[in-house]
Amino acid sequence: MPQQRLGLAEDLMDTERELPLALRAAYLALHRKTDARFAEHGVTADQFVLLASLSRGEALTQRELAERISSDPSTVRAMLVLLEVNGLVQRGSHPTDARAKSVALTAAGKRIHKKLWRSGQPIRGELFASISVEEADTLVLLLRKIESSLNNDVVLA
Amino acid sequence: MPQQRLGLAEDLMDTERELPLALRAAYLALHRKTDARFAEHGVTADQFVLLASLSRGEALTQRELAERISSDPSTVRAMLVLLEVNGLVQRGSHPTDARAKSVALTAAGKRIHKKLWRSGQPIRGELFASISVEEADTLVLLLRKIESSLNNDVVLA
DNA sequence: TATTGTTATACTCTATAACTATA
DNA sequence: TATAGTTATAGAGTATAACAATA
Repeated sequence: MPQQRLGLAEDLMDTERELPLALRAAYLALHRKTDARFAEHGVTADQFVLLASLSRGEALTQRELAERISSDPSTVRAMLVLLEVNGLVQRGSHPTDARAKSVALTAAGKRIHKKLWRSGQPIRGELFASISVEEADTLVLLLRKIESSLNNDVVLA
Repeated sequence: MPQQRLGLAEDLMDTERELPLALRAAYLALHRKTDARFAEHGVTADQFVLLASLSRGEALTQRELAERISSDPSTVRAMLVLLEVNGLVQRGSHPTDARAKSVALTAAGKRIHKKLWRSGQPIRGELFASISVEEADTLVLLLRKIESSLNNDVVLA
């Protein structure tokens, strides 16, 4: 349960209305700009997040991927099938669990991930243009806090 | 162009990677939780944002709505058609501009907006549970900053 | 000429439920 | 029993381009 925050009721009411909208507006601005930018490469912003999750080189299962990109297994499968058709991803059998699939980037997938990372640089430039390094760190911290409490990764009493 | 931020290159690299992902994770957590919560009322989270934009009572054009919810006219039209079929929204002719349409909530639309606002209270409770009032205000401020610079509402030189 | 909105169209993401096979 | 993944299915949001009507 949140604190009562007595004495700032009006401010709270405003923030209570505005935080969800501000979060949405900021995310959508980033998402659409990224989608538009990556369109010429035939990759969506969401697909890029998947590629980025695999870019460290370790193979992951579809379930692990679903968790990392905040999605669910059937959505991830649909996305992976598209990426596989485009030759960016490979789904092999898992070494120790015959139920699972082991997903990894192909050589083409690695190449395009690097290309997309570079292609997205101007967008990240804009993203960070109006805030300081300290503010950026603060922002990441606060975003993680609200994500955790929304996902009931409860830390509090 | 962003500042160089010399001397903190590694920290910057981390934040540069993590801010987009943290923004995405926080937004999606909120979005999905809201969608799930509103499903029993037959309204999506995005539709709720539309309803909320109209909840002050003033009629808006579809173009104005598109801007407010960070979308585009054809998407807004599709959403409004759905809401109109469900009797939550009315699209009339505009008083002074015959090209435009004047969109407003119906009585049922106003009722369901109120109900949904109440229904979303526990989610907002979670959203604010782990951050202070000051942090919430900071968060809104920073989110608006990055949204502005992404949308080229440029304030800087 | 520019703007508001419509239409047609196509695609991605999303999500549930029933299912198979493995653990 | 529980888990990993598949399949079928359905719907929502997204976006572009061509178009009509009006400003």
